[in-house]
Amino acid sequence: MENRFVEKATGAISDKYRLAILLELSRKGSLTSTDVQELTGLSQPCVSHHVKLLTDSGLVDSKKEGRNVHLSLNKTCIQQLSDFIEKLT
Amino acid sequence: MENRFVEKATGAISDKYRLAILLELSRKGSLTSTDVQELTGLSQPCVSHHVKLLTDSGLVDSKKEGRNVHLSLNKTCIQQLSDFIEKLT
DNA sequence: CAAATACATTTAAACTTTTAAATATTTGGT
DNA sequence: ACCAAATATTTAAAAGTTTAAATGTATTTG
Repeated sequence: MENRFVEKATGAISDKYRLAILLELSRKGSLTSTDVQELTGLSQPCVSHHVKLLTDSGLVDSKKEGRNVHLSLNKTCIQQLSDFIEKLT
Repeated sequence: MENRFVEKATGAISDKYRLAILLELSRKGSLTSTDVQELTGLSQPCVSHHVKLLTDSGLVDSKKEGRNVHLSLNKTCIQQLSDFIEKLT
């Protein structure tokens, strides 16, 4: 397990908007960037920036379909992070 | 589970020095602030600041004994964070 | 009680992150 | 081909974080 992954992934979670996105993805399974804009009330470029942090961290996958981006959780990656943290104990 | 806890705890982890402290605490069980200074090579005030972030987040406990501070992992808290992340999947 | 040790606080500079406005790109519908 | 919709990029300002120097506060030891 790479420390750099853990730093990026925890950094991606540690923001109220990004945490809200992760929780909503967990509830709904998938979201578009427009959904995220409605969810957070942030400007479109700002949403684009937060989404990029989430996808760059590996926690979120994005798939472009037509002009929409479909976001979903990368469950493997989330499980890896959870396991890493649990193993600290 | 409070989102604010998750934000603070993940924020506390998402730094190379603080992650190194957590890993060393995991290996060794406990450390003093002086140990952390040796581990990281950071200045004493800077160590004091990072240790404060870790203890404020709840992930690390500190107990003052004489003039030393003994740091240790709060395993309950770490387990709670791990569980929260796992439940996203 | 004086000196030394361990740690905390204050301050200020350097750096990073967050945000939105402006603009660009890509795709879909007419 | 044109227009609208969805998203990305660039830029710049505001806010937050990280760092160390200087200083402060307990606590132990001689």
